[in-house]
Amino acid sequence: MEQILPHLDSVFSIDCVLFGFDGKELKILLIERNEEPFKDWWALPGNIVGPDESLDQSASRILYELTGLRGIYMEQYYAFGDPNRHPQGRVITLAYYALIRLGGDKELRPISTYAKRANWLPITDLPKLAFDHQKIYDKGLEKIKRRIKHQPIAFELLPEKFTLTQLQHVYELVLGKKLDKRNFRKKIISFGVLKELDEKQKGVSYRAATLYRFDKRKYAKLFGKEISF
Amino acid sequence: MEQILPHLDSVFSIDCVLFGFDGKELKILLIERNEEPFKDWWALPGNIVGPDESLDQSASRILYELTGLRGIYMEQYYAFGDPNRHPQGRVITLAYYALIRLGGDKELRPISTYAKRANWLPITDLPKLAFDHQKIYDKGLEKIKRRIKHQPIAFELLPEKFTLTQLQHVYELVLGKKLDKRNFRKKIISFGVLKELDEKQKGVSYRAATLYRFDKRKYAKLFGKEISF
DNA sequence: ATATAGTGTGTATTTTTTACACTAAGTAAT
DNA sequence: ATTACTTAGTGTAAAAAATACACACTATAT
Repeated sequence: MEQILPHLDSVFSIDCVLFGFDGKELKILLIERNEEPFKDWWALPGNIVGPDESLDQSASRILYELTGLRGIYMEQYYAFGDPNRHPQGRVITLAYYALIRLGGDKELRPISTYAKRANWLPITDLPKLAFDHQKIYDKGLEKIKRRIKHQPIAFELLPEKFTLTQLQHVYELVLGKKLDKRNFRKKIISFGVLKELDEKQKGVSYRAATLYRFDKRKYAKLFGKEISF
Repeated sequence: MEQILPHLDSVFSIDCVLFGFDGKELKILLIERNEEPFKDWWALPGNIVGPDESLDQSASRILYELTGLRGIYMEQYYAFGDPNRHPQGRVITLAYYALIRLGGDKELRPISTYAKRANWLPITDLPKLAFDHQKIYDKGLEKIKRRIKHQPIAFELLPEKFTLTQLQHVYELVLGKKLDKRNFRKKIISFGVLKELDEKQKGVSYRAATLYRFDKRKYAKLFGKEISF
């Protein structure tokens, strides 16, 4: 950071914490910065809110520009505004999170040039992050931990067709603890949002599990209500 | 709004939704605006974030300036940033809520001049609000409804010593439904944060109820955990 | 055929939630 | 002092939900 940087008088930005699930691990999307400050550091994808955008629109645009993804369930969760959080001036940032499934057609597409590259990194082994992004990420994880207990957001992380074991796996990863298989199935089925398919898992070298998808209509109803894990 | 108003290029503000309980009703604090836009309308108390303040500091300062209150538990809950929410330009606002007890020494003190007056108004009979403040309030109420189910915030609304009936009353008002007296007491006592006092209610024209206060130490522990109503 | 790895299922126990009604205690009016 | 009034305070039974727990089944690979 030896060059002289322009001073930002007062800027409002959005940062995205994208949780992705590839069927095995929980990951988040990070970019490697190509510009000062924090050149070469890993950071959350984020950008400045445009003058004529709503916040949600802006978040969607930023997500799209950085990942090529559209139509993702995103939600704002916290504003970070420490006066010193950005070395170039006052930047208040609003954090959004999204939960998405990885793999298949949902691969990452090239992104804007201020990043050298973008990558999904497993949350169990994160590098040091730029700015206060570690704090933003921590709060985001905390948020989805709380949220997954009361609302059926786990489905967002799974492919359209999934097995009950995969679903349980997501819960275990997010909550950070083991769950009992029989009790988990009893409960999740009692919510009545799962539809059992006539189809089985393929390409596994053991007994194939039944595939399920969730009933969007019933899911939408459930969404307003409280559930509990 | 006939005069020409200055244009605000990009401003970041904080608005406060203060829920107050006077022992009977749930109220919120509103000010009557003395300036355009929305002159003479009721509005949430709010102001612009200073260049060197953190968000929480700023919220506390604004609350203090407008009410004389200090040391209140406040929490940010949502950012509102529709490009047209403010007629003078782009104003993104961060909403905070607070829960406070009314009466006693906690009376409202005179506030800054951009308001004609400030008043606690019962939430059952609110006037039309300036800007998008109705939306901000609605979201705030929704937030504390959710929150009161999982965290023991109801105590914030009560005086130091209170009766179980008063506590139940708060829950009923916030949740908007009747609760069973015996079941309520069983549950609230099971949390183990209440301390029964040797003292009785005074000045009532019927059998005086036992007063309780809550054990701050145990309360703090409980705060991290999940409870359920 | 056999070893392997994950699938899929039931029951008994404990805990939590719900529904429900009367007596006790203090005040006010006569 | 009796009575009327108003809220305080209490227990139990039934239903529902959460928990703990173990083994046979099935597809594949060798």
